[in-house]
Amino acid sequence: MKKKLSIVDLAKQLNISPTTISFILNGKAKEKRISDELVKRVLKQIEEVGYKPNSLAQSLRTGKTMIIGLMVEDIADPFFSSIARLIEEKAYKNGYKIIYCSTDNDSVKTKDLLSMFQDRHVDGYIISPPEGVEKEVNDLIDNGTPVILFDRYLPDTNADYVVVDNRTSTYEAVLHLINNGYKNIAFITLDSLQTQMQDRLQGYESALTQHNLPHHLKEISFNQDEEQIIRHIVSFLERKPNLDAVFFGTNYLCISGLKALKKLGKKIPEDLAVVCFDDDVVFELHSPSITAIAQPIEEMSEKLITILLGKLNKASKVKKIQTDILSPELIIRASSRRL
Amino acid sequence: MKKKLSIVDLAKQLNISPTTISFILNGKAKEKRISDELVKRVLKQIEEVGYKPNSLAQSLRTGKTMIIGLMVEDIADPFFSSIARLIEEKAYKNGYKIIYCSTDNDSVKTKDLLSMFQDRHVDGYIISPPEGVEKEVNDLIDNGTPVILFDRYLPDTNADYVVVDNRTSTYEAVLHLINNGYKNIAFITLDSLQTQMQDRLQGYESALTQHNLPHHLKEISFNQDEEQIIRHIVSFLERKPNLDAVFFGTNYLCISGLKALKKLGKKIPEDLAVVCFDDDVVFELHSPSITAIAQPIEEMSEKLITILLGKLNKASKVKKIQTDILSPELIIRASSRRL
DNA sequence: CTGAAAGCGCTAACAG
DNA sequence: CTGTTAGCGCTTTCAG
Repeated sequence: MKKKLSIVDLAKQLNISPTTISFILNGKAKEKRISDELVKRVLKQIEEVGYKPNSLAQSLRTGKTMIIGLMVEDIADPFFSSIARLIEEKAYKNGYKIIYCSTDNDSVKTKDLLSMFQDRHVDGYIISPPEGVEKEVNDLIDNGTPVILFDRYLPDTNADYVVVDNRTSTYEAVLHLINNGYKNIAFITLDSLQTQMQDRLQGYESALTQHNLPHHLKEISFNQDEEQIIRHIVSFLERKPNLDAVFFGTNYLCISGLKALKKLGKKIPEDLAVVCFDDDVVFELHSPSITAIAQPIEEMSEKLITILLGKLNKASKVKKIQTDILSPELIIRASSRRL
Repeated sequence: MKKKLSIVDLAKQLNISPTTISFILNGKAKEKRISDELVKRVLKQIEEVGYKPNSLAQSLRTGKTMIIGLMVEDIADPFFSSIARLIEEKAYKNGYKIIYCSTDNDSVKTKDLLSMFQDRHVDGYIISPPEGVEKEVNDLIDNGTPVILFDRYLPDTNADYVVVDNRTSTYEAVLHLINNGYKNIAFITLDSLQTQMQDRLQGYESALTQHNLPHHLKEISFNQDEEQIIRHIVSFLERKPNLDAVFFGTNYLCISGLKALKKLGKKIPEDLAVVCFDDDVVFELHSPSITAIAQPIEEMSEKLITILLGKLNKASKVKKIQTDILSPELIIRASSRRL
């Protein structure tokens, strides 16, 4: 276990002061008018002995950790893990590391996690927040820590956010069903007040209302295992034999829904058309393939990291909330075509 | 931006020394025989003013960061993101946080990432390693940092590992095909020397050899986008019209394979039976459902974190390498049944 | 141009 | 039982 050498060791080797090395390392060589020759000598020695500054000491001193806290609903969900992948890439490219966690949409757990991240002096946050953490998020922001929300946002908060236009995209997907002659369209969604779910619900309702069609809403509560969800969907579909289409509010509801339909022996789209919010390879490969609203994941991550890095670099006192509302794409597949 | 208070501030408030507080906080109250009354008073004050020790300073002082580095091939892959989810849960429960990254199976990138993680003084590592980082891993271990490998291991390394029995499980899956009357079984795999892929290949080959059946091997190189992979698979299948079954070495190869089969208009299992290593909801929902070898993800994560925490707690000089070889489960579905 | 020295907040040996 | 003190390794002001 060889001892890591410090800036002092290095200074001794070179017979100069640690200060000078620090200046050189922090790009202040010019500013402090350190001779090119010395700079070269120092750099060479650093290379040779493989000196690496201790980032913990740096962080303690400067208050910056170069770590971003990424809090998602569930890192195992393909939507979130894809985002995590892209964010990671861009963050590392800029010298930032990522600490992640899954919130389970649980506000108590999330508060706990937020506090742990704060302990670690995370420089900035990217969060898909549950409801109920408004105060904590605002405290963070008041404290000068950048927080960017995504997927959903917290209205009573000063945090920037990047989301998609849930309302319009849902509206258009339902319109697509209506245009294909479907008249009894169900919406199976989460029993959630989060903005994205509320917006999807509104999109659904306004499309139906506009066309004088009946509403068929099924709200499923979040904390259930898949078996239970399937059972709820089965029972709902059995109670509503006149349905001819169903719109699922999230990808995993749709997956459970497809299992439910399989169980019931329903043919898609003959018995029931299917559309889903969020795309996934499952829907592409399914027979028949499932129409889905695909979120622009790449663009979303790009915006997230750009906004965050922007805030991180400038000690920008720009108080204006940045919001980005992206447009998802409706990918029409076999499950929603009238035969 | 309110100033966070330090242990010294707290000491002043209470008119005692920081040492005493430190002792109390680190569970040495009894050992140092500090009066219960004082302890209570200190704890109360801490609660009241919301004092939190600065973990950066703690880390700088103690050398422990309570951070685990998780390096996977690709955090967006469902296998790895599920593992990440479970590891996260268990780690947080034990006070550890997780920094993650995706290696892309790129040894250069991985070395870089390892070095960044070292900079941050990560306490221990969980890695699904690419080939070519043996030296770095051994250095870490020699340095006293616990490293646990999973999914695959590095033979020339002293790292512990948790893997599944790839050879036997593949052997048995191929046997299952043979017992169902399939005679021309292809193996579509990665052009990789990683242990798990080599073991799967061996399992395939020994089953065929034992039954005097012809080998049909297609190795696909790692760094390609999905389109290319599909094209390679299509061309392979076209060149081999006599195949009656195909075994895919990884989940995403199988997904690409299913797309290829769709393109070719092949019926499963009538034209071609399909079996895949790694399970996924896609395979369960596919029509027909796809037979797959499911890895015990829960058990795997449990072992990983248990071994790591064990090493982290004891300054155990136990030099013996711990290895865990778990048994995956063959889930027989419609895609491999002879009609 | 370069160096001395003061911390960042915490821990732990040592001394009462 | 409790306090003093010396760092952990780095940055940065201030003085040459």
